[in-house]
Amino acid sequence: MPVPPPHPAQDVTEHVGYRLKRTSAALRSAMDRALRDHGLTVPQYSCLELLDEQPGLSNADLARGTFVTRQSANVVLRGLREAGLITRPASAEHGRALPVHLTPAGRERLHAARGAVYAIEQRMIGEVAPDRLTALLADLDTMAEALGD
Amino acid sequence: MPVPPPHPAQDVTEHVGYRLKRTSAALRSAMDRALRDHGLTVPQYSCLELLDEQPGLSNADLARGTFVTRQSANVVLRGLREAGLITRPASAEHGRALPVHLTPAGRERLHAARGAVYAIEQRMIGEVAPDRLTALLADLDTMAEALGD
DNA sequence: TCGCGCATGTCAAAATGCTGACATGGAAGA
DNA sequence: TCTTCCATGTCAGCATTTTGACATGCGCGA
Repeated sequence: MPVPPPHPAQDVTEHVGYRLKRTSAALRSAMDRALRDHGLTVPQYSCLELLDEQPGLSNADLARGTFVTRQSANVVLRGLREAGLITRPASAEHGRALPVHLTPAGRERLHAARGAVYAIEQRMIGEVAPDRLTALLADLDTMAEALGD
Repeated sequence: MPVPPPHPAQDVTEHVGYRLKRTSAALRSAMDRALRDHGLTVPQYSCLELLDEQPGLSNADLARGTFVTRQSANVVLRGLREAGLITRPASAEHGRALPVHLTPAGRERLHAARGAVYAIEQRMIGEVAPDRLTALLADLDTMAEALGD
């Protein structure tokens, strides 16, 4: 006996997973185009945004925050370092984690790019009924947690 | 004057883009683990699902349907071909597109893997209020279209 | 005190995906 | 008819990401 689909669906495009991937891909594509003008990639921008909010995050922290592996985050940080947008001590005082901080240039670059990214998000949610937005955020969160993160 | 954020948000994790990425990453990770037992990757499974529903799709069709480039889809098809899960003619009768079809082994593999994937989707949307599900699908669609696909 | 577990940073290799480019086949319009 | 434009399939090169592995530093419990 085959497993029934989770909800009545005519075809694959009716599934939540498909829509999720579609929307996610569209957002990623739009952000890629917009950030190219600022000399940033999406992972780079994500790291800058997290660091602006929580200075001193470690490489592993940023990896978790951007949903990639530590190794990938390490490559991103190397790029940001070479671009002079972040600083990272050569050795740690206490533990093993190396706290990352934005440089003035990094903060400036982030603030410049933020406008473009916010405009995209605005365009994305502009057509969604405002009273549904809170529910949408909550549902996305619920689904992520149900999958065990 | 800086561009205001699209909606009141304390931090980055309150943004729709962040939640979207988080949920998408969680789903991708769960599907990866589940499909590994069936010897399939997520892109491979996606192609099989599309082909089961619409036999004869071309490589370019599948690329659009799985939100990757034609080149990436081509690599996926090569893997499926070598695994004996699909067939593809060496030359086209009419146009230039080469119609792809599932082999019996491909259909069998898909049906076996489908149960695991549906279980994940069920787990994902299990905690979401049923009356919100339709709205959620619609909102995701609205956002994707607003970004111009 | 001494292991043991655990998190972190990093190296190497492989897989995956994308950009750029080119040739082919068809269709639409001059 | 012929020419131009577009979609497709494919090759090569590069960037990104992941898997696997290993060494280091800290804290907790025996």
